[in-house]
Amino acid sequence: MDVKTLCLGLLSIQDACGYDLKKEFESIFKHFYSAGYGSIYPALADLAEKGLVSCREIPQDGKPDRKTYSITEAGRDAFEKALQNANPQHKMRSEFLAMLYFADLMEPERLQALLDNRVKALREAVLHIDRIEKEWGPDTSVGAQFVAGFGSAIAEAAAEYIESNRELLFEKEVEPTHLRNVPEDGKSKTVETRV
Amino acid sequence: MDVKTLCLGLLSIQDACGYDLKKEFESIFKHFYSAGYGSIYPALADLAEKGLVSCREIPQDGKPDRKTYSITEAGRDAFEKALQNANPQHKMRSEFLAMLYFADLMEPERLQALLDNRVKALREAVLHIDRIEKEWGPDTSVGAQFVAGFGSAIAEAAAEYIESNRELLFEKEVEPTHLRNVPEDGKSKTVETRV
DNA sequence: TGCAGCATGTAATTTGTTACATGATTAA
DNA sequence: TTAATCATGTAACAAATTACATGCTGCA
Repeated sequence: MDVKTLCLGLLSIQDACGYDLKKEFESIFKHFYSAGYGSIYPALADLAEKGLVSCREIPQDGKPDRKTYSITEAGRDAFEKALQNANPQHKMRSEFLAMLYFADLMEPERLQALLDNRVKALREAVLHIDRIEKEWGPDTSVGAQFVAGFGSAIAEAAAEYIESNRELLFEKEVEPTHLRNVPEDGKSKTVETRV
Repeated sequence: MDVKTLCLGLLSIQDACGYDLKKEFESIFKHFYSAGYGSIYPALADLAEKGLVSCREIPQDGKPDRKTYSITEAGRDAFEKALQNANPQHKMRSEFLAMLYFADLMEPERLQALLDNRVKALREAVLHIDRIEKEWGPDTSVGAQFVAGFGSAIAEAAAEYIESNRELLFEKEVEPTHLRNVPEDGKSKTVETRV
């Protein structure tokens, strides 16, 4: 499912121009898929060329003509076919985790900043999704609701994991957690990596 | 942080050939970053050309010469610089969630299969990470432990979210859960997927 | 005065994926 | 005998990112 197919899907809900689609991509989609003008506009041109969408140009003053795209019957068929894929990908490419893998090569302050920034970004993601959900009317599709909840739950879980386990990254190497005795001073830091 | 930089990072821990690095990428890395031979070999050639790694060719019988790469001082400097980035990306590109957004256009059986497959994949990811962790010695870096825990926690959270909320996807649209009263006749049949 | 929003796009570049191409050894 | 493991790579292709290019309106 590439940007082109996703544009087709969004057009199956509502007519839109490239600019509108970009805004859609900035809404809930941005939490699991991204697309910029550089891929949206060529995608629309391509869809139109293939007859999967039609285009009406509406003249405007001071702005370029607004090109409103509508999905065609052929387009709906093509999109339905795209939805048949039973094993769609779910890929993560995290430079953040890649860097953390090398945490022992980083200065503690930098590491702290890295973790702080990520937690902040994750909390903002949760808030962003909350705001989006509040704007949604009662007619919002169950699919949209489900993915919003998913994004929120995962971002929350990620933030919590980081906050609960970040101290592990600042420990002196060598001994694994399960062999270490709790120090008598009562400072419990049983940093459990996982359940 | 591209494949090239990541190869450099792995070489900062241990000398390796392209084949070895691929195996590293199949280990814990695969849960947040992917790379195939098609990107690893060109990356190594490029790093060598730039003097960030050196290469010893060890003749073998029946196999191509094994090229063992070692990081150079310049390479270590370059990698440390790469680790200074305070806001590394953390991107998800999920065709799975993209499809689910359009759940109301899918046949229930297909939707079920989709969800089943994803949950299965997530549970397998958790098991895979467990196995990796068990193979790790006590000298394993805290960074590695942290990212393994992260991957596991997120996969677990995702699987749980799906299992707890999948029924939402099979409800008849229109009214949001918290406002809906149980209809007297028990029959709600407004299927009307927009066409 | 300057910036955000509206609205279009192209072109170069980067990056990664997939398929191709080779070939010996070893365990099931 | 078939598949997996070891071990190297290239070339064509796909896809998306980034920078570029334009220009009006309305608000602070």
